[in-house]
Order: sequence, then structure tokens, then C-alpha cells
Amino acid sequence: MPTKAQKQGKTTPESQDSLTLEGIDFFVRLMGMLGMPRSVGEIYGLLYFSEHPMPMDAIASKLEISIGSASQGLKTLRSLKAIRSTYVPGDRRDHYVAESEFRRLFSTFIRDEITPHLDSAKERISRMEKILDSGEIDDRTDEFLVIRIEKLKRLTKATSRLLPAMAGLLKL
Amino acid sequence: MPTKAQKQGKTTPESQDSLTLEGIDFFVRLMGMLGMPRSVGEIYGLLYFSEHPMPMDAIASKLEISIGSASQGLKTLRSLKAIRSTYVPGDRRDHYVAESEFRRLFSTFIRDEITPHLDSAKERISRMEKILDSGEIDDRTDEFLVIRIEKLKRLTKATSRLLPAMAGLLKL
DNA sequence: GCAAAGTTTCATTTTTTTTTGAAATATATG
DNA sequence: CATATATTTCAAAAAAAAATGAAACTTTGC
Repeated sequence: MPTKAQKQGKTTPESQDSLTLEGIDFFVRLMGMLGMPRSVGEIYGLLYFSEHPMPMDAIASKLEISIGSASQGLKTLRSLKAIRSTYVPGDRRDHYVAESEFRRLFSTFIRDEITPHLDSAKERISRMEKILDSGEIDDRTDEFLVIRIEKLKRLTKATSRLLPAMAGLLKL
Repeated sequence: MPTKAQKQGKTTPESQDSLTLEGIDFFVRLMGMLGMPRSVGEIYGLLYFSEHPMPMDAIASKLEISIGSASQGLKTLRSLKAIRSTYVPGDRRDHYVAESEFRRLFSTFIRDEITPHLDSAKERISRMEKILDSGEIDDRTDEFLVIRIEKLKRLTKATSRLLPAMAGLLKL
């Protein structure tokens, strides 16, 4: 027998909620893989499955997290360009919407979180080569070290090329 | 004026050590990005820059970590196929060597650490679709959710294809 | 300019992760 | 087989990361 909700074509809050819950779970894990705290995944997941923009206090109470966490998480997501705030007439609170284009999201992540590491890795390699060039290491060991360092250089170079290419391929 | 070490073509332990230290730093950060604990990066870095196989106790004392950490770290690295043990005549200890082919290393990492997550993500998406198909959500909201879930499916599909391709491109 | 509402910051607490070290286990050697 | 050596395991300690919440700060509307 069809429920009242089905007859009227109305959303059953329970089923929409359970779907959103799965969705939040999805993003908690995805963000976790990218090294982001649980709260960041929860917030993004909630917004991703929310049809309407949500203010911070609604997010915090729906997820049962503190406003401090919510504020921090929203800040992180803003800096990743994973969400944006929208104007809602007659309400002075900021309302947030999920940016659902993953390609841009990953590009920002690569630029902000990976590239700086790659750069400092390259500096470290330069320092190693400088030590080698100072010539205080015997020939046999030197050859071994040159090869190892060469491999590190190839790794960083390949990563620098591959990562942006990867984000570009993500035509979602 | 050339030092005695330079004249004789002998390794200066200090300069080799400072190079190894930079190398360890390199791998601590790299492994950190892959979610591995510091000790794992330290061990791999030490072995990567070691010309000779090293037994566990030498690793632990050189890095000043406990044998418990060393044992755990070596176990992790073995399961990642990032190191292998070699036989050294006249010594009953296992001696470890770094596997320096990063391509294999990343393949194993993707297989062991990423693919399981991708699989459970796909299951989660199926569950979401099942909730949608149960038909208890009104048409307008339904359309919104269908689009969102569709995007998640594209994301997981693209990731499944791209990651192995990426490891393959890493011809180092 | 002041009060109210909204948001951020940050010291403290809580939770999670990693390391330690000692006991348990396994393995080789005489 | 007894002993010494090497390694693993795992409960407890230490360290690191994240969440909390109250105070500080900002912005808006009257």
C-alpha cells in the first residue's frame, strides 16, 4: 500500500535523510583520503546533497558539531573553493552551497596542498646534489648516490607533470 | 686545501650522513602525504640511501627508534613491496634493501590502499540509488539527487580508470 | 553609537594515532 | 634439547590532530 507521501509526491524526510547520510559518509571518506578532518567531509557532504543553501548554524546543528568546528571547516572548504557563499534576501547569515565541479576542486587541492610539497622536495634534492658536488665522497659510493638522487629527480618531475594532467582529465 | 678524505678518495662520513638525512626527510614527507607514519618514511629513506642491506637493529639504532617501531615499519614496507629482505651469509638477522622502482611501489599502494576505498564508495552509491528507487521522494528533489549521484558515479569511474593509468605512466 | 546577530579565534579538552618497551613467540646453533 | 638470538605483538605512554566552547571581534540595522 502506497504511503501518503508517495500519493502526494512529497519527499519522505526519512528516506532523503538516509540518502544524505550515505552521501556524507562518502565524502567523509573521500576527504579523509585527502588528509582532511572528518568535519570537513561532513560539511561538504551535507551541502553537496542539500538542494538549498545552508547557513553555518543550520549546518552545525544538523551535523551535531560545534560552531567552532563548523567555522573552521567552512573556512577550509572556502579556501579549497569547494563551497561558495550565496546571498539570501532578508537573512544576514552567509549561506553556503557546494561547488559540485570536482575538477576545479582537485585543481585547487593540487595547487594548494601538493605543489608546495613538490617545490620543497626539489629544494631538498638540490641540497643533496650540493653535498655530492662538494666532492667529499669516494667514487664508488658517489656513483650509487648519484643514481639514487637521479631517480628522485625523475619522480618529482614526473609527478609535477602528471598531477595537473590528471586534474585536467577529470572531465566530470 | 684538500682534506685527507678527498686526497684518498674516501667517503667523509659526515657529508654522507648529511645527505642521507636530507634523503630521510624527503621520504618522511612523501610517505606522510600517503598517510604513512613518520617511522615508515624514516626507515624507507635510510634504506633508500644505504648502499648495503641493513638488519633491523641497525636501522632502529641509526634512526633512534624502538625495535617495536622498526618491526612495525618494516612490516608495513614489506606489505607495500617497498623493501625486500636479502640473505647475508654468516648472519641470522634479516637484512633489508629498499626497492627503488617507484612504479611498482605506487601500484601496490593503489591496489592495497585506494582500490578498497573505491569499491566501498561504489557500494555506497548503489545503496543511494536503491533509496532513490524506493520512490519515496518527490519529483523535484528526486531530479536534483539523481544528478548529484550521477556525478559521484562519474567521479569514482574516472578515478578507477585514471589511477592505474597514472602508475603506468610513472616510467622512472 | 549602540545593541543584536553572526562569525572567528584560540586555549583547553577530547579523540585518534603513533611510539615505546617488555613479554611472548619463533628460530637458529651448538 | 637447551640456550642464545632475532622478531613480533600488544598494552600502556606519548604525541599529534581535531573538536569544543567561550571570549573577542565584525557587521548590520535601528
